[in-house]
Amino acid sequence: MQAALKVFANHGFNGATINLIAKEAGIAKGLMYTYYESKEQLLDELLSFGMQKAASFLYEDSTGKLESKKEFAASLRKMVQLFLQEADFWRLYTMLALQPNISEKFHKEAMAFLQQYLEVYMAYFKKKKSVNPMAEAMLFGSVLDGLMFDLMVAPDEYPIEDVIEMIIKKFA
Amino acid sequence: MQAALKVFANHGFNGATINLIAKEAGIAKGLMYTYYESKEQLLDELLSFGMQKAASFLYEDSTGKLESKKEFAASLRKMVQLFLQEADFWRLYTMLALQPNISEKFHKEAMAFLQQYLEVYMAYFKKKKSVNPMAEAMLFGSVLDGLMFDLMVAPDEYPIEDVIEMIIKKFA
Amino acid sequence: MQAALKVFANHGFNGATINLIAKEAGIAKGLMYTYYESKEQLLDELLSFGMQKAASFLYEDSTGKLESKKEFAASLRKMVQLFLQEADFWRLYTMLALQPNISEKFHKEAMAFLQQYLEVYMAYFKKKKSVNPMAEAMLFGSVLDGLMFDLMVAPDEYPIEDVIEMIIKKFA
Amino acid sequence: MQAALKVFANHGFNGATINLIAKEAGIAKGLMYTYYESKEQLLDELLSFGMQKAASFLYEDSTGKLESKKEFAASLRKMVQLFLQEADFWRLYTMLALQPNISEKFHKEAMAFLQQYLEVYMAYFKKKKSVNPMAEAMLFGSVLDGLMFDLMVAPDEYPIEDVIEMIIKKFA
DNA sequence: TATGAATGAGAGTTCATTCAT
DNA sequence: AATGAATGAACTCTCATTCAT
Repeated sequence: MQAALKVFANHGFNGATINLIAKEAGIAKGLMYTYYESKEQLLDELLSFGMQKAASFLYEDSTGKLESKKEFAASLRKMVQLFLQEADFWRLYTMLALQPNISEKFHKEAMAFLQQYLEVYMAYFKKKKSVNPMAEAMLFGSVLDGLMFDLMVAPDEYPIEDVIEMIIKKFA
Repeated sequence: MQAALKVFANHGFNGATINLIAKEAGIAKGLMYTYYESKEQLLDELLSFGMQKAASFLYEDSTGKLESKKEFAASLRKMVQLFLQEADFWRLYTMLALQPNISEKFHKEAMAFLQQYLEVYMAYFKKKKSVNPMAEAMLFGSVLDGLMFDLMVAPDEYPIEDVIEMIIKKFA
Repeated sequence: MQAALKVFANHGFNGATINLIAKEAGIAKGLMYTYYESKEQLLDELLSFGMQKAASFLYEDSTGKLESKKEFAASLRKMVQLFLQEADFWRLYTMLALQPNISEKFHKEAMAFLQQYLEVYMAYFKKKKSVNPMAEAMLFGSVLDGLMFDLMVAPDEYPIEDVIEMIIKKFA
Repeated sequence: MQAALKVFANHGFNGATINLIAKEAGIAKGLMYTYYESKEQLLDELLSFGMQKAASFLYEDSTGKLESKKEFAASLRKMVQLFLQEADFWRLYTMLALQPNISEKFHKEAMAFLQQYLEVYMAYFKKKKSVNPMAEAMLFGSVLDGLMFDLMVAPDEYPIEDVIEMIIKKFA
């Protein structure tokens, strides 16, 4: 599954071949079909598993509520950590989100996941007396998406620490 | 080329077939090869053309300098307009940016384009006496990327006007 | 289609490969899919076409009724001629009839075809005051099936003319 | 071997998989290769065994000679009983007989078996002063083949008792 | 300029066969 | 004796590319 994730993330669903994945995993291609019914099902399981992992990582030490500036900052850092740790997964996730013709089932799963976070942040901005908590939450969501995107594309050159500080200054 | 853009954006490079593109364009498969050497070259020309178009659109009524809050806001709106008008192009662009194995040549072209904008914004933030103009410009770049991404994935539900106001409030 | 018939008849549905058929037809395997959607559909069309051909051959100079010994004999000879002329088709037909898991759709088509003939012969035996026209017709049907089978398996050694005379003697 | 027979008869040689046979037999795939060298050899042994069984069944209470109408009738009934009892075997046998490319070795075995019976019947018809004992024996052989075939394809609807009577009336 | 029939490499998938356990 | 994970050749089917028309 590590192998599949890497290959899918680097080549896209159609560009990734079972042969490539099997080679990356160090097994024969026929064996792939002992574990996964098809290429499509492999993708589905990959996504479900990654989503699960992400969710459990985020919930690890948070109660689902943001009460203070400090918690906001911690949450943000956690998010960034998630992107960096599971870079391949998020790269794949992003690519798929942009292709309407792949894995519709997954789309809903992902949207639900994101919606949930949006609400946590909206609550935070409401508490902070934001002029427009909804818009601020959406913007913050976009910031996260953009951050994720940039970290995926050019992780080495991005001054992530400075940018995090800047985000905290502007949003927390 | 319109046809190719649409098909590439909806299916990805590997998922798009010459047949599909030709049908979308209303011509025969074989004729494609009169105009473009190969599928890969078609993609390259598509990207160059789109980049060109984007650049000329942005320069249309700007001098490459942002002197006031008003100009900053105008520039932002122009950017959003660009994303919405050429949604397919940016969707394709985003997908490709995430796949290191496709169109390396294009990567550099795109990076140069973005770098240029980064500098314009950095100059603006410097003038505004930002604590960290570089970080603020990077963050703003991420905001644009995130905005683009969100507009690509769910254009109908995004409260773009409110979010633009919020960005102006926070950055301009 | 000639090629497909030959290869299917000699190797069975599963044993026949698209490659073999294409080679027999003198074309590239990819081209097979320009004319037929799939191997299964190729088989279906083959069967429908063969059935059609057989039906039209038999109706050619008969009114669907057997009125005399002479007509009975003529009908029998015609049947045998059909088996010999379209040996590959009937060999394939026979093999498929024995495999419940292949081409269910075709089974019904074939059964209807045979039922029709059975009735013509039953009418003949009734007119001849057979003790049990139904049984005699069924037996005659089995004779035809057995004849077909033997002609398929060992056409060269079978004394078909003498056997036809014998059948006429016993049944007409 | 019962399992293999069932699966081969229902799917054909190429359509039958070792996995299916093993599952039907309730053992693991690998164990098949402890008992049989290969799929092909399994088929060969199956056929030899079935042939043996058939031969011993037919010889059971006959001396290899037909002396009277009664014995002829008994022999015929015995034959039909054989077809019905070992339906899967004869279905497989028939399918293979029609495919020149499978199990050549078996072809000869089968032909010898049939030839032997042909001679017994030819002797009977000679004794009965048939005009053409050879042709009558061949025809009778075809009747048996046709009977077998029809019993394989549609065993439930065939009025086998009436047809047997009719055969006795016409041939014995 | 324009077509689409034709090609064949390569994709996903299956399965006879092997072998460590 | 018994298992089923593992292999890879061979299968069906797709598609970028070519070319006669």
